[in-house]
Amino acid sequence: MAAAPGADFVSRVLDVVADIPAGHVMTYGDVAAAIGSRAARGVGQVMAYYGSDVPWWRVVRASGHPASGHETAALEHFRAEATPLLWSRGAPSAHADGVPTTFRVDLERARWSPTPS
DNA sequence: GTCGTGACAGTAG
DNA sequence: ACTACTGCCACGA
Repeated sequence: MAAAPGADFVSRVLDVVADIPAGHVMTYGDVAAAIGSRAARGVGQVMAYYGSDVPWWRVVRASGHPASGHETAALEHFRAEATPLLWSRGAPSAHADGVPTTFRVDLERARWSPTPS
């Protein structure tokens, strides 16, 4: 079960994020909705404090962009996990001219939903 | 019980 | 593609 009654908002968020398999991602709003809340920002707060113990890079914004300030870190993980990415330049190899942070996760393919068990 | 803050979401220009 | 504004919810002081 992904949401034990009595568990704090934090515990539920961590549980849902920990259930995201490699190569897939969830938006903050989706994680909040998965626990029965709309606290997309609340999820971000939890990640900032407790995200150290969960695959935070698998949690992205509604637009497909990773957490602010952690784009490069998330990119390293996405490449390692074979996560489908979309680039505004078409070639992810191009990085020597300015490190294109204009990439986004292909939510159409990578979006994941927690199984109700 | 009120205020400020934040790894957000959605719309508008 | 970008910034700006508003709305939402949860938490700490």
